Amino acid sequence: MKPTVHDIAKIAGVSLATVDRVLNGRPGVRAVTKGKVEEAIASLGYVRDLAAANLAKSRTYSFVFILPANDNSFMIGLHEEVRGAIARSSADRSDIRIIDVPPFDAEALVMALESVLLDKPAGVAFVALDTPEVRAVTESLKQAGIPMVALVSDLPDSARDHYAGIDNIAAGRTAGSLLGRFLGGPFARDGEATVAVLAGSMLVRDHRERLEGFSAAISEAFPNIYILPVLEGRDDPALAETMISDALRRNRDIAGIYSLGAGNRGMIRAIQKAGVARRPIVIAHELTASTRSALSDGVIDAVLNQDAGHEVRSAIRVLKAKADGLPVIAAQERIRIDIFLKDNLP
Amino acid sequence: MKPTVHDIAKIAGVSLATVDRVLNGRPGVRAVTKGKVEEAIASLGYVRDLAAANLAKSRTYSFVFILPANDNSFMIGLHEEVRGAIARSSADRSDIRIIDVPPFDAEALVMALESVLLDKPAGVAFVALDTPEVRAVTESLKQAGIPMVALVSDLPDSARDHYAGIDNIAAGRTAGSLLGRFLGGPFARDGEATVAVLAGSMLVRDHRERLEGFSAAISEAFPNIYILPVLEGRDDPALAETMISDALRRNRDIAGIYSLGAGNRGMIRAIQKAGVARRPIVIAHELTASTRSALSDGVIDAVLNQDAGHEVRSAIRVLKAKADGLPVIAAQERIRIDIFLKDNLP
DNA sequence: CTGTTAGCGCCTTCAA
DNA sequence: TTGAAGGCGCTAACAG
Repeated sequence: MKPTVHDIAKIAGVSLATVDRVLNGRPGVRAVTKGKVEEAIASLGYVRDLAAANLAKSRTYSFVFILPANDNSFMIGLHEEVRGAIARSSADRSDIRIIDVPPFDAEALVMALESVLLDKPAGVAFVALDTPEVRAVTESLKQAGIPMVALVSDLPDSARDHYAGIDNIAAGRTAGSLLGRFLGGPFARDGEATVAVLAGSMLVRDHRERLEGFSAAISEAFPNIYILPVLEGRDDPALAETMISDALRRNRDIAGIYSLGAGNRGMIRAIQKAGVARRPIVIAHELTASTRSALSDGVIDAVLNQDAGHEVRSAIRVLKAKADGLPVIAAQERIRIDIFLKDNLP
Repeated sequence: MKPTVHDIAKIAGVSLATVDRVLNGRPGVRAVTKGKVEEAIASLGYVRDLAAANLAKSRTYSFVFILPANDNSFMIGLHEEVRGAIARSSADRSDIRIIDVPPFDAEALVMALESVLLDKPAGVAFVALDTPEVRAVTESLKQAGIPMVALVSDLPDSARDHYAGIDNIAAGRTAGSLLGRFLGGPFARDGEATVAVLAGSMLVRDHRERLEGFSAAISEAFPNIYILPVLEGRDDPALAETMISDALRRNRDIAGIYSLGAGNRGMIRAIQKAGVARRPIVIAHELTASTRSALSDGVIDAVLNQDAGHEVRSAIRVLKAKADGLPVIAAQERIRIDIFLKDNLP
């Protein structure tokens, strides 16, 4: 039988209340009694039953997710995943609330975080924007003892407790390697090629990092591949379409495209309409309805994906663990860079 | 406040015991009273608190994992993951036991499963071998109401409740696509090449399926790639080394190798020693110490991996859900085919 | 058939 | 500074 508080009380020769006080570090216990209790705990190898404790406290973990009200498929999917978690939340004694903020609006994010500060929930997850103001509120939340996880976009070297998202530099490098190899590899004629990069905005950290990784991998392993100046399509399908169309028209020997942001719908249309003799090799991010069908149709060659469902579930697990002061299983919380070819679509 | 059994009892005008009886489908309740209770439950939107129920029952889920006592890195890792789960098991009211069986020994597996039948644990996970005898025991376990999950290797169209492992046909296809493209792709000179396949044994379902997927993908998309007869290295490093060395010596224009089983250590050595002019493109399975370093060193070009930790945690979650008659989150339990290049090593 | 009562392991008043 | 008693939501005897 696993030891319980009763066993501790018996061995230490004190009452349950006293045991509870030392277990929870509450005041009002003489040092000697505390010592006796701690000794009993250690000798028994006692571990508290969290479920029972939560029942007694009728505790529910309240978490808030601050999400940008973006309308691209990925963010919509992220919202859905959080809503899914909300639907399941009663089962795991948690109560999750979503705060929507305008996308790319640091001020709004700061305000949302400040409102959270008053709420004092058991934890917050938010899609970070990297500005000094955001970092500042983060400090206040830390002071208030509210666990924080950065979701999808990180805020490194800040007070956040955890990052639930992919390594974007690695993602960019992976895209570079794949593109380089798909363009010819060691058995190709010469390895010379021109590639275009479509980003959302260079103001966003993920996009910057992906580009950085991509460029590095290309220049290290494929010195004969030339990368055109980055196109910033603001994750807007219409704009992306125009930009890619123009690029393909102006530069008829574009052999590859790396789309590292959202708005792939437009890029796909542009390629389909371009009617170039030799279709470029295309690598894009995020598996959505449009990238999925483009992959099946052979318009896109590979999709790098982050699993929004995993990110959300991971964020919740981590917040709960932090709230309870428990360790997390690191491997379980590492968000993978999924690579999809048309052969391994889920 | 979430409704409780007390609320139901009050509204239905019965006692707690009666509520409990209908909640748990126990006999001894008149149809009319049962109706009243069910009505109250529905009207309140009651959902039972599993944690409280388990506390009251002082229930612990007992699970057993039947694992082959194989000595390749993957199986050793799988063992470790289960042991890790055991270490954490007190926290989630579960009690996990490992039964080791000799590898590839259907009879031993059947005996282990039969012993489980007597134990009547809350669930079993086992690395399946596809024989009629194994299928038969599976039926008995089903009769006994013991949830089963097939781990790593599936037993399709059987009584097992779930499969925690990758889609091996898709894995083979993915390997084929990658190898084909890495060998040249559309920009290559001609696309003609000879590739070797190293398997463990064609008697094992996963290996057969991987080969099937691989061959299909190659013949569909790369008709000029010729696949040499499969080498069966029995997942044995020494044997694998000999076979690959011989193959490379006999056939000096092997341009690619797909190693779909274990024993990669030997294959890697063979390639390193071969000293061929142009190193072949190599795709292997399972990220282990040796494949990892071979990937870093450029001896292997891509590794397809199944996350043993994920498989074990998933198996436990699914078994618990089945034991409680609860649904699982399908997306969370889908085991991905991880693709690692040297750029996205974890 | 139905109800009463006493827990599961822990926490929280309220007294002493 | 300590302890006794009651309760969290549910289940399991044991009586009626």
